Amino acid sequence: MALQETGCRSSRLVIMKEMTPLEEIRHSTAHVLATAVLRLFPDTQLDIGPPTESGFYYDFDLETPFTPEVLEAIEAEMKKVIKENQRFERIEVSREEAIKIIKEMGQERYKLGRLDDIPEGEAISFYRNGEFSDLCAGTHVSYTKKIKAFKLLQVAGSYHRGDASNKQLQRIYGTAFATKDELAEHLERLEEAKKRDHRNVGRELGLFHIDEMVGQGLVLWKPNGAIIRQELEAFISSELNKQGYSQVYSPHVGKLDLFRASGHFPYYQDSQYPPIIHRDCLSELAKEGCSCSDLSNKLDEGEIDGYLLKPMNCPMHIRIFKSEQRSYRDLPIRLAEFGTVYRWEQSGELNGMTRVRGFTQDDAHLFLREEQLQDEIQGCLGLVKLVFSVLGMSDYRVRVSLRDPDSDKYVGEAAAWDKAEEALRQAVKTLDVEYEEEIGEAAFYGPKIDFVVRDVIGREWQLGTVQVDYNLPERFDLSYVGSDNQDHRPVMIHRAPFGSMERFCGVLIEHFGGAFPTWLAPEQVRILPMNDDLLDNAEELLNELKQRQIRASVDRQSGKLGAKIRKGETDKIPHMVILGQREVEDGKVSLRSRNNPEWDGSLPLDEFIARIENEISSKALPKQRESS
RNA sequence: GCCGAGAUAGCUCAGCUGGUAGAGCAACGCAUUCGUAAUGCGUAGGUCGUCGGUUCGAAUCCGAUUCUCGGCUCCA
Repeated sequence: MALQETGCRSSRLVIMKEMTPLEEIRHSTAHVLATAVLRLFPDTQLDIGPPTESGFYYDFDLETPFTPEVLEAIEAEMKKVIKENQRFERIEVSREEAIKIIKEMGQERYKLGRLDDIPEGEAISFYRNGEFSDLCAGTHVSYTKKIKAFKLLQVAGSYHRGDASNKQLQRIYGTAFATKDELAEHLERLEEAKKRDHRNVGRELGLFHIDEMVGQGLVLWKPNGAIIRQELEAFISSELNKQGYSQVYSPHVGKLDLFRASGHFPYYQDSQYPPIIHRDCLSELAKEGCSCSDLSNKLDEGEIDGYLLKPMNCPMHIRIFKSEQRSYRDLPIRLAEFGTVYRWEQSGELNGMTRVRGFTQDDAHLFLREEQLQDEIQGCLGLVKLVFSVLGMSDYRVRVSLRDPDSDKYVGEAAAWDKAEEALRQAVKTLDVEYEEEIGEAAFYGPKIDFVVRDVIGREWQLGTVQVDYNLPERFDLSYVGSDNQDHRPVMIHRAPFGSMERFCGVLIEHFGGAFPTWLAPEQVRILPMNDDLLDNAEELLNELKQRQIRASVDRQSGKLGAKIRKGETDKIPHMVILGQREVEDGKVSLRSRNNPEWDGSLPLDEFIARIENEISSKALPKQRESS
């Protein structure tokens, strides 16, 4: 990791580390970019330009928008700078001198602030190449000609210091490699990733559709996608039953008062769909000449009630818990639901299935005694781990979010937090995966563990989560009767191992590139008759497979076998059964199997059915074919 | 929400500086009945996202709007 000299998040996290040679190239390319931009637009104010995981960026403040044409001109200018073979030179200076240099360059707007970030006593350095120099800890390549392969990729807006209340700057992203071949390879990988993108695969395989007329961020699950979701839900559901969960159902809307009690309505209004108010109430208010802001106030004050599309399932589950008297012997009570919630995500954040406005959480709420905390957390984590391992997902990271002891934004007692944090820590250790603790990332109501995965483009998405909650039991005055015959406050755990079905399926589509394991595949077997005379035999076989709950179809095209096979491959069918005269006579099938290439060839029908049934029930993962 | 880019047939895209649209794949029809990744021929399909404006004339220029994409910010 590069040094964060100009630190994105926190200047306290500055860690001086040697740059790798590749990072040096990228960082130097960023400087060349800034050199070129200043040549073309001398009034530009520079912010920062660090290397990133796959390239670099530089943030600029100027009025001229960076259009694709401008970007091309910049790239051409960069090539000139490289050709000039400027030497990168390090100059260490005092703080006063640094201020002077920055002023001479006319770069006061951001660079002075960046200079302030450098702690007293630390070296202050500039790197100079040709006419350009930049406050920078380094390090750099020796000469600009060492930059052999770079490309500017895109322009984006970014806020100075990542703060939306600051001015928005223009950020140019680019990438650079040691050789042209490596750059070409990288660009090719990006193209490949695009093909795996769940939005493309989802359309090609008819999994889901987001329709303008239905609404932004609202997913329509098409038949094929619905099958995948049903299989996943059935899988999770059976695990829940094994683990002592009780499944419940709750409505999609609830009274505002419910969400006032939980705190969701007052605190998270900006990210909720607006409340639903009864017609009579509205017309009455209209008669009174009530303005929109009056209405909003009345809603806030609780003077009028209405309904809210639920942003969370927990208030509903809490009311289920509270609907009966609970004894300590009943705990833990684990209420699970595939509960659909609605949140008004910012329009710019919406993304295929991974960021949507209506989604179904594989949610559950556990009500327990304090001493049951660790066991239950462990149980939750076990479920997550099981799910991930069955799906062959190993590329995830675990984040333990703890409170910042210096902050007072948290509810609950410090001692309880300590216990909960320790319970989380212990539980996550049993997972036997790497995890990182993040101080200050806890929710205000309790610490949590999140599972984060990357999509094909390298973006990270939070999936599963396990959160301890001290807040809601308090707000809803939950209690159980203890062995001492006194009322006690239960602790709550929120957990969702998949996060949401939408996001999880999106990630899963990319994980498998659309080539699902047979148990999840919408179409498990496709029968390819050699010619139309065999259509009846194909139908017969189809019926047999259907009787055994194997999802199959017959390819009725009248083309050549090669064409049918090609179609089956692009449709990512796990098993293709070729039915020719030979097979019909011998009672065999000829198999071409994407998920089990070693089965390829001729085998008796019974054998095939037995194998595939076993493959499905064992939820076997696809075996990699060499070429694909 | 903010910055930037974009929206042309079911999909992927072409259509330069204004003269009312084109390809490949898919679909459909006919022929073909074929042994492990593309058989041939033909047909149909678009008020160029939507609404306004400029113009004799707009897919093309301008404005607004909806949606999408890449980031940024946010994500109980």
